[in-house]
Amino acid sequence: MADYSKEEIKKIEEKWQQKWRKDEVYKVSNDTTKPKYYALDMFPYPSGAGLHVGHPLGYIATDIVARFKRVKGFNVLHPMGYDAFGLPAEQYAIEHGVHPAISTAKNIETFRSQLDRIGFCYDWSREVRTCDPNYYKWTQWIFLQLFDSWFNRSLQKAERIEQLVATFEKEGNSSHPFPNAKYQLPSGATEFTATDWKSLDEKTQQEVLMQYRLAYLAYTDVNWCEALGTVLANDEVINGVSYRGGHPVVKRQMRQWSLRITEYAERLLKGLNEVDYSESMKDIQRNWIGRSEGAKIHFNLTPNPSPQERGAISGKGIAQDHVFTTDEKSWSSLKEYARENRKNPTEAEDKLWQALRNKSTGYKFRRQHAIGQFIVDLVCINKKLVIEIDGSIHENQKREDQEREQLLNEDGFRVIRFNNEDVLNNLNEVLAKIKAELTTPSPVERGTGGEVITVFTTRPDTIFGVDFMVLAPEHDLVKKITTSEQQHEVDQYLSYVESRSEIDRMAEVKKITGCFTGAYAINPFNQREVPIWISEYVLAGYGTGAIMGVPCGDDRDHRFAKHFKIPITNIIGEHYNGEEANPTYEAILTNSDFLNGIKMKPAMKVVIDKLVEMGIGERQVNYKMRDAGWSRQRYWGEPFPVVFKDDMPYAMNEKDLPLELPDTNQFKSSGNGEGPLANLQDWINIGPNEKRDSNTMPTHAGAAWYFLRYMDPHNETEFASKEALDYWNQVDVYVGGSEHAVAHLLYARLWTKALHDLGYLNFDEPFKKLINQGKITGDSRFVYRVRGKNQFVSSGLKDQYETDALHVDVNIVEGLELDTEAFKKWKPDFANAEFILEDGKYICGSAIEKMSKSYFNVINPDRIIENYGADTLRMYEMFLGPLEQSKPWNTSGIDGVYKFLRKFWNMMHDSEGNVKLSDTEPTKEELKVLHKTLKKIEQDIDNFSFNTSVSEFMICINELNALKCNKRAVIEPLVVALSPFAPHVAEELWEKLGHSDTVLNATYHKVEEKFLVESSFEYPISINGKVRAKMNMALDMPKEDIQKQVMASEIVQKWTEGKTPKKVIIVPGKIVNVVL
RNA sequence: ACCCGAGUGGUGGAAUUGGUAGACACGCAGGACUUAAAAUCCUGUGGCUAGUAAUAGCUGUACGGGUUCAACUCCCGUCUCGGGUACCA
Repeated sequence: MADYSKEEIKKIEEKWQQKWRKDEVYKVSNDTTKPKYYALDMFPYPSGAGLHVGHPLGYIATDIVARFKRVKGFNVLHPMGYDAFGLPAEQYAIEHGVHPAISTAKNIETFRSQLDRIGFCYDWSREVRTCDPNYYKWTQWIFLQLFDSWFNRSLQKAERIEQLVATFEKEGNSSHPFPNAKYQLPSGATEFTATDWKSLDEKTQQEVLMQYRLAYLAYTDVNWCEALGTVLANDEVINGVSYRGGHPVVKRQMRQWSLRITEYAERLLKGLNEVDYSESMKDIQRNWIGRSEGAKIHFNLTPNPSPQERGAISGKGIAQDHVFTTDEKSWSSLKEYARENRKNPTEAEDKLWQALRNKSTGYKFRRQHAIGQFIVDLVCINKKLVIEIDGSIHENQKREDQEREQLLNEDGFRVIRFNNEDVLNNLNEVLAKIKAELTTPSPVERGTGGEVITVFTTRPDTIFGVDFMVLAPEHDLVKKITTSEQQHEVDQYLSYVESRSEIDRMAEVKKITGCFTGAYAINPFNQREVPIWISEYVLAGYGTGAIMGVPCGDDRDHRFAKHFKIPITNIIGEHYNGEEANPTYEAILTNSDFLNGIKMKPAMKVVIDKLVEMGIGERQVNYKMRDAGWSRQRYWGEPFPVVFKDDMPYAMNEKDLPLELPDTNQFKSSGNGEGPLANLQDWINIGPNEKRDSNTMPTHAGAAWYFLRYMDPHNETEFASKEALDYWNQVDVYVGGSEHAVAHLLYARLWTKALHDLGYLNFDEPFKKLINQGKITGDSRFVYRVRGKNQFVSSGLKDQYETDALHVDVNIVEGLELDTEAFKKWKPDFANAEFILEDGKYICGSAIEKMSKSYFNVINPDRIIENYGADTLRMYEMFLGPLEQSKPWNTSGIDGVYKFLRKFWNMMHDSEGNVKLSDTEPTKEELKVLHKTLKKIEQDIDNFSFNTSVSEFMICINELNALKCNKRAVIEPLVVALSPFAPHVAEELWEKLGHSDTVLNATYHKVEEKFLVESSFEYPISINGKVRAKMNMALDMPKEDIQKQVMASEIVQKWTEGKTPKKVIIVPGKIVNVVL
């Protein structure tokens, strides 16, 4: 009757696809006692080109896992949807006038029909589309949750903004400084008290809160692409041009929405230790987050205008060189006294000390510290603020104090006094006063020549190798410190920097430019004065925007020093050769004062401790990652659910969501950096002083949480119910391309963590396991046209002519041989083509490239299905090699897979095509084959090693064929095992085996080890590590007996030539090695 | 430049914690069936040397060293390819 022929395959596959759909066999319930399993694919962007054979690779793997878990008794969530907002549909609309909603819907239809043909077990009733208002209602809702929260650094989690407001009302922001250290209130302050907070007007309060919100609006440097009329995310810019289209990109300041992902840097980093992603994937994310540990160091500047002009300026009472503490002589005589004092504090002193210690004010205080010739009660060296606590006051004492205060003032210290009663009874007031003093800029910071440069360095150990300082050109201090002599040069340099586009900079990354400011900084450890430069190679956005230049240890600093002829100090002895920097950690330091003779690694701690002690530096962790730009000047995306009043955004009411995208046929940007929505004035202006945002969210928004919506896709009151979220929990396995390794994954992880912090989720990593399937690359073919003629020369002869290589459609090439007739018909231009053949054939050139329409190397899965059926396609894609490996598409092996399926079919059919099964008991040997296979398939699926499981099936069939086995008891479990891989043929065979229910509801046969136990083993006998013989021996044979048998054997005798071997190694069940 | 990953027959690729390198498949060669072809089935297939042959020996997992009774697997160095980052101090 029926053979597994191409006609029959078509019938079978259509039959089951219809039946599956009709019977809704893939519908998954949330209401079950079964254990859950969640298998997820990265949902596709439905492009106009449809699927090529590369797309289904990951989908097939997930489908196998999903089906396998189902026959193993799990309730499996295996959904699919579409990442349907995005730029291509909008570009298409601009070019062809088709509304994105229409072209997107059409593309989805194509995708769906292609997916259906491959036989995936998706529960389509749970489909999501990010462009559907019922979906993006919740994208907007989650955005508002982010807008309504802030990151509490001390708890390392997000909290509601109202909690922050309550804190501000109680104590100001002293315990929660501005996340952006550069932000200042209109007054210039960076801290405020509760009283300050209450005195701020509504708008300023909103601006302050905006500094904390997880979704916030700010003027940020953005990548502006004029040609696309939009801002691009960092990962959408490659080598200074746009990822899509390759248009130039420039930096521009715009008021944009951002997500404060940097606050989560540490958690995003730590979370990687809890998830099962490939190491390379974790590395990519770690690099992107870019954590580096080091120190912040504050350098004092020499007084203006220049050290030369300064001459011999010295303070009174305190030597200028030792402005921070004291001179050595006084220090040694005072320190004992200070130490004694610290042991016996007065009650008031101690109380205030306890309140100020550990930088509770944000600044480091020390007590009983020597300054000049005095010991002061408390001092913040950084802020040059002295606090004195007075007991009962005598006249004498008063006079002394005044003198003392005067001397301290002359050296730049401010002194504030409290009496014991103040401290003991009104500590809060005292603290408020201290804080207020701390936030008032001290005179030295106002440009009198005492500015401070703060640098970030990962190598504090190289502090004695500092030969210069470099500021980013945009650094605030540049204006203040530039001397009049250097002003002109600096101005010129700044305008040069401004004139350079991103692409220029990218192209000339290694070009050395810079300019001296005329100012000098003082190395706090040896009082050396080093010049301060500005240069492009220091980035304003990273660290403090300033570095200390250590040319002997840093390549960039070295090039800079050489270029500008700055003398280089060598602190690493022989490790530095004078020609190039050596960033070693291993050197023993020289020319480094108190660090001499210490290795660099331990020296780091020594330096940081000293910096902290001196109050001129602290340990610091920096991250490369920046906050995520979240505004796009586009139409086809989610509108921001906010209303601007008095230029500040306010969240829309939840019940008014979704804020639907207005219909329009104007998709071009309105200019001025505003999106197309700005054209719709009626929509933008909602009241006399109320406006909407004209931007939309990036594609990442919808993709950042879609895996949650699948759990409860039709919920109209919540993004998903608590029960559904608790039940389905984390995605057990997530499969997709590594191109989403950075952005998508980080945003999805961020949203999950934020929702977790706000109490919506009980997990804070979305994906338990992540697999990145490799790319399937195209195998392109070329023909070689003789220049100026319509003549084509075969690949082997092309060197004899002047030729141009042209891509040719891979579908008209068989192997490497071109079908010349098909070629003539392919394009009208080639109708009269002539060919120069070799050996009567036209041989094409080939290259492995990305699969792309323009290379004519795209293989459509429909074509493979047409020829071999979906089951063969599925198994062949898996058989191609390890899932995670990239590989070129090549159909040459597909016959092997097809033959296997036919053999499987034939196993239970006779030559006439009738079902022929035996109901007799299987033999031991047959059972062994069965259970070995079942075991291996299970293991391989667990390891995502699908290529080896396909091999295992082939081995199994070869072995059963050799045994001429057609027993039901063997075949039935194998059909279930095969069903995840080749579901159509498995269903058909399952039906032929007499079952009326789908094979999806069958149970994977239990592996029984008893059938696999071997009693003997064929030992390889090696002599000096080389296998010379085999011997079958019982597995439970004692080692001595094995040795006896081995030594007695003929071959071993031959090799030992009667001598006693040095050693005989016996590994039971593995090998015997005789060492001569 | 830096950080990962990989390199195994003509090809895609196998090889538990170091324990028979090349499973499985393609391709190729030979054979069976056939008037013939296709399809199917069977046999062989890393390289070299010797032998009519069964077989025996040598060699072999990018290259050069090392550790070990034993290395595709571990360590050091070199080369090539792929991915990521791109002046991140």
